[in-house]
Amino acid sequence: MKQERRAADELFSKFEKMIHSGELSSGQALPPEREIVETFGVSRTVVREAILALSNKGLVDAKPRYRPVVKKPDFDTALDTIGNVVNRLLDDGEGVKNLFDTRIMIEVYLARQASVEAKRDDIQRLKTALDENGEAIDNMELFFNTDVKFHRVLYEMGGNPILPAVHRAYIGWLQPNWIKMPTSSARNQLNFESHEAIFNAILMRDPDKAEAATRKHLADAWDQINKILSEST
Amino acid sequence: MKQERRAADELFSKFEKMIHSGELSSGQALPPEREIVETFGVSRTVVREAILALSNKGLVDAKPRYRPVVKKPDFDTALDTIGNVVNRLLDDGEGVKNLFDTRIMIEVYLARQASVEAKRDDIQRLKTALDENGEAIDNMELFFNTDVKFHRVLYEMGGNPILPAVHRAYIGWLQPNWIKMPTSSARNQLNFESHEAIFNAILMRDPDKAEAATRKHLADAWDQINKILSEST
DNA sequence: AATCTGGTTTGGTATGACTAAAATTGACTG
DNA sequence: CAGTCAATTTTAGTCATACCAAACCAGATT
Repeated sequence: MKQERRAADELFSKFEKMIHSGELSSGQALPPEREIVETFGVSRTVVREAILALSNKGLVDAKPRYRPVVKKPDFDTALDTIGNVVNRLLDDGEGVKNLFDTRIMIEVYLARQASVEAKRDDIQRLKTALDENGEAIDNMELFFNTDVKFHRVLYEMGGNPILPAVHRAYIGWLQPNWIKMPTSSARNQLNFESHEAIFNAILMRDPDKAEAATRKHLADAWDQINKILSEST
Repeated sequence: MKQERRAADELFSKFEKMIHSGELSSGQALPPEREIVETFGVSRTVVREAILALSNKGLVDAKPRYRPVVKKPDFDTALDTIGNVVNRLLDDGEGVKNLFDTRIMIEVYLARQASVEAKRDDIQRLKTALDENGEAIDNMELFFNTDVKFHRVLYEMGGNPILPAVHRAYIGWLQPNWIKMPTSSARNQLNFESHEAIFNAILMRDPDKAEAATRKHLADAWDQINKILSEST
């Protein structure tokens, strides 16, 4: 269990601490590699590997040929950094289902919450999103976008910045399956009606009905995805 | 927006694809660095940076001096890789609160679900965890562990492997705040009673009561954490 | 003041070398 | 013949050096 650390890991930790403590603050650029070499008495190889690690872990933003800049942390970059692993987990259908189930979990919760404590202008924004969705039924691309938008409003209503970030992550991760789904005005119509049902339940302040409508909508979506998945087997 | 890629990124992508497609399967070791140098016609520097990236992103397991091994993906490693960013987000109290709120969200959902569809042996396991918790009231360390255990059973009841992983991540991330909390038998007693209330609501198949009990329990915990946070300001 | 321009700095890559640890081989032993 | 151990070979970690092209900067030009 010894696992002695590499010099690059050591240096990585030092920078991590400096960032954590604010000695290096967001937006600030790291010193040039050659300067770091002198400061810490290691080779440039080690410096580069440490910086690369900082970049991979999402602590700095390292565009090629530019000095790495300390990144302001946010949940989007956090979720970005796990993209690769998540994508592997989505290689098999089980992983997709598990992820989709967490989405159901969140949206059910959000729908219930909205039913209980949505403010007037929350409902207004949801209504706007719903209307735009309804007007886009015959335009496949626009319908998809307004569909996403409708859900996003729900994620935003919680007032927790983590949730919209999670929503964006879901979209990105599940997109590859989604785009293979056949689309049609008839399908869009059904989806729109599902959205409408969710909205109405929230408007009527009926959490149980909001939950049921959300579950139905997402179960429906899952059926579609699942059909794709089983075909590709 | 051009952002031409570095050779190391290029190579990283190639390996990612190979892993993704199964050409390199879990548990398999990568070829020696020098061999990769020949295969792809790049310098060892590039090879090392690419491998390091694979390691940082959680796709391979690279212990020092051992050949990197393709890692079987799981949600724990996914959540591990974002640890650094999340820790930065937890630097300020707002981040802690946002994260804690998602925990409330999940546990409320789980408590409701359990009330509706917990199987007999689910309830049995929860009961066992509750009893163990009750017996540990006067043992601070054991109480903490059985407390965590009680919650974990809830996370496991969903049957979704993502949830226990999320639970472990929560514990790891929030631990630093938690351990600063004063503990006492009296506090433990209160927490135990909260657990009992949650359990009883689930037993009585009353989702609303289960939700209320869970919210109360976690709001209580938040008060404790918050006290710590405001002190350290 | 804004722009252009040429020298300087710096990141990306390649190469070669050295060390210590890991993997492998093969002789040796029971 | 199986198992052990020591010698040999590979290999990862690190360092030093060199070169190029892009970014940066400061002084000259308009």
